Order: sequence, then structure tokens, then C-alpha cells
Amino acid sequence: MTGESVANHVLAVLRPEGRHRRPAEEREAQIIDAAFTAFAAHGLDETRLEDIARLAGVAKGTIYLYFPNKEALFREMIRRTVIVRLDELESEPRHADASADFERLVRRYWAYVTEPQFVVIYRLVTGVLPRLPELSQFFAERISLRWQRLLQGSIDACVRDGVFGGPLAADSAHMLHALLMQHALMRANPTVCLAIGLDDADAVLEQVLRFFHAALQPVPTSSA
Amino acid sequence: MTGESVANHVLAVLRPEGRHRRPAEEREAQIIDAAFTAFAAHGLDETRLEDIARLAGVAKGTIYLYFPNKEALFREMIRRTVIVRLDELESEPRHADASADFERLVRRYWAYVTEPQFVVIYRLVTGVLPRLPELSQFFAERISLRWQRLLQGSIDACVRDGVFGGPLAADSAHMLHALLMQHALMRANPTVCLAIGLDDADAVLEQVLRFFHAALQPVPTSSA
DNA sequence: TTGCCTGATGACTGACTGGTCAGTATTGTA
DNA sequence: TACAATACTGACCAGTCAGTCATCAGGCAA
Repeated sequence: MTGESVANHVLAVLRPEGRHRRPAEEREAQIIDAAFTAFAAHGLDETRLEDIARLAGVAKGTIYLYFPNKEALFREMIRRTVIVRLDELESEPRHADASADFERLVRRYWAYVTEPQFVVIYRLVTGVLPRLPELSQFFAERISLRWQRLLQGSIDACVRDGVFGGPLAADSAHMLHALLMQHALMRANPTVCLAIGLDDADAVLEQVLRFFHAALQPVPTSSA
Repeated sequence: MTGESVANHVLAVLRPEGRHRRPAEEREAQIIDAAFTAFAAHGLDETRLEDIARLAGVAKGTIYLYFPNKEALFREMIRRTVIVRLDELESEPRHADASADFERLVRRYWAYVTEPQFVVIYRLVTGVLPRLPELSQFFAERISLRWQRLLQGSIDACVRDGVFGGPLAADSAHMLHALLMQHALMRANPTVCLAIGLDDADAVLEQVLRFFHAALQPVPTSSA
């Protein structure tokens, strides 16, 4: 999940499966992966370091060779998971057609918040806020605000192209963000999902997009 | 916070401050109040039973006379806080004017999710989901779905009165819910709040309402 | 006043676990 | 082969805290 690099893979293949001398990066990745799985399943406090160690195929003490303590491991796990995925997203190319670009951006965002991983991280961070308030800021800057800026830029371009209009378009990214994010979170709850039919992720996205387009119609109805 | 009843207050005043013989209900309320404060500040795991006891002005053992264990206390605290507040909301009267009714309902909802208590409970529940999954269902049914049904009913009435229209109105409560809920959650994050100017709760609500009205304009622009 | 009843107390216990470190296994080098 | 270097191990320790229970004291009936 934290995407072991090709280099590490090569090393891993060259070296025997022996328990020693595995490259530090690979070890760290192993531990981070295990930490994600364990924390996702049980939360920060209910996860035993020994469980993470077992999952990583490593002794408990080994974890302390790479991370000063449990909290630091948690923090680093969050940081890497978020950063790696943002890097992926940043590599996405831009187009000239504002409308198509907007569509692609929104679909990318939707895919991002719809992945199970996202909800897991969101829950973990939310649950741990009183103890690690700086994570809140990190999350806000790295995800919420960054995305909202991207979206607003794309919306503005669409306004220039006449795809969007009306008095609300100038500051509507947070509306779109709210719609997408909240629907992604609702989808993670089976009770809600069943009750209001959010099973089909694509259908939900279409609905949200229709709604957003309706609110930002370029030609106001009451122009009189 | 859990709203000590007047009857309990009277009893409390009549009886001396002595450590014994306080009515059971009052004791429970004391403990629940203290639990809310403590859990809100530190989360489920980082809160010591002794801290709750101290806050409640009670010995640790006393808590076990009223609640079988820490988790049950937590669960009961959530349940009561949510239920009490829903009861308040249910007592709200209905009007004949659909539009005014809608406005009032939305404002009531906004006030509800905007209160600090709501975000606290939301965080606590979110953080503890892997351990207490039934809370998720409880929360969904008691808050999300219940509210969405109320909102949809009001929206439908507005459609009948010609206040709302268009093809999206029939199933738009979850859009409104998403907008309100997510903005309430964003407002709880100072970083986001500062960055996109959500300080003024009233202004945010107006913005959301304008957006929602724009999307559900009764006269579609492209009727051709 | 006496003595029982019962709610309340808080010192205590035992299980649990984050973190440590002396020791072990493996690799590299001479 | 001998020795050095070091990644790794896991038994252990010390601190923590949920939950228990012997004891206490206020209330009340006789």
C-alpha cells in the first residue's frame, strides 16, 4: 500500500529470504503497512505493538529501531499514506478544455475519497484529534484546502468558458467539496447506504454533478 | 448538559450536601455529565475512570453502582446526549406555510450540528467505530436518516407549493444534509475555518441555502 | 440510644502492554 | 577461520488502570 519501490523489490529478490539485512526502507514499509492494517482494524489505542510486529513479520523490538514510539509510528503512517496518494494525484496532467478538466478533476477526487483507505484514515485522524491536534491541521491543509483550491481553479476556468455561471460560482468549491466528501463518508456507513441508495458510487457522483451544475447554471432564470 | 430535571434540582436543594442518599437519577446524571466532559476532552481510551469520578464528585467505585463498566458508561453517555437533544427537536411545532417551515427546519438543523456538543459526539463516535460498530447504526438512524426524512418531507411540501422545482427536488434531502453537515464539521477545524472564511455561522447557512435554492429553482431554464 | 441497612468509598489487585536491552544470528572482512 | 559489526530478537520490567470488595457512615426504625 505504501508502494514498495522497484529498487527495494530488486534488492529483496537478490537477497535471500533470511531474517537479517533487509534494507531499511523495506523494513519501514513493512512496518508501516502492518501498522495501517492494524490501526485501521482497531484504532490507535486498541492496537498492540506486538500485533503490528506479528503482521510485519518482525519482532516488537525491531519497530523501535525505526520509530521512536507508537504514537510516532501512527503519525508517520498517516503522513506517508496521505502524501504518497497526493503525489500520485499531482502527476495527473492538465487539459485545455476547462469543462473536461473539471470533470476529470472531480472524478479523480471522487475516486480518492471513495477508496476504503481514505475513510479509514479519515476515521483514525478524527478519532485521535484531541490527542494529536496537529494532525488536524496537516489533514486540512494537505487534503481539504488543497483540493478546494484545485476545484475552485477549475470552476473559475469553466466560468470563463461559460460552462458555469451565476452569482454563486465564484466561491463554490467548498460546496462541491462538501457534497463529495459527505457522500463518500455516508457511503462508508452501511445503514445509511442501504437506506438512501448510495450503493452505486458512479450514480452518486452523477447525482452530485447534476446538482452542482443546476446550482451554477450559466444563464440565470430570473434575468428580468 | 443532560439537563437535570427540575425535580432533581429541588431534591438536591432540600437534601444536605452529605455524601449519601442522593437520588439515583441525580447521581447518574452527574456521572454522565462528567463522562461527557472527560471523554470530550481526551477520548474514550485516554480518559481515566478516576478523572470522571473526580469530575462527578464521586468515588470511582460509585460509578460501578450505576454502570457495569467503562464502555457501557460511554455508550450510555452517547445515547442519552443524542436522545435528549432529539427529544427537544421533536417538540418543535409544524406550520402550514411550507416555505417558512422549511426555513425553520433547516435553521434548527444548522443550530443542532453547529453546537460544539454535536461535533464532540461526532468525533467520539467516529473514533470508536471499529470497537463499537453498533454505535454507527444508532447514529445513522437517530441523526442522519431521521433528519433526512424530515428535510425531504419539507422539501416535498415546498415543491407542492411551487417554492422548489426541477428534476432534482424529489431526492435532494441528502444533498442539503451533506452541505450542512460537512460545513458544520469544517467549521470545527480552525485551519479550514480561517482559510475559507466560515467563521460566521449565519453567513455560511445563508450561502448554503442560496446554493440549494439555486439548484432547485422551480422554473427550469432549459424547458425547450 | 441502639443497631441494622444500604449507598458510598478508595485502597488494593491483577492483568496488560509500551518500551528496554542483553544476547543472538548473520554478514562482511582479513 | 576468526573477528568485528550490527540488524534483529523477545524475555523482562515498570507503570498503568479497570474493576473489586472490605469497610465506613448516614439514615431510619424500634
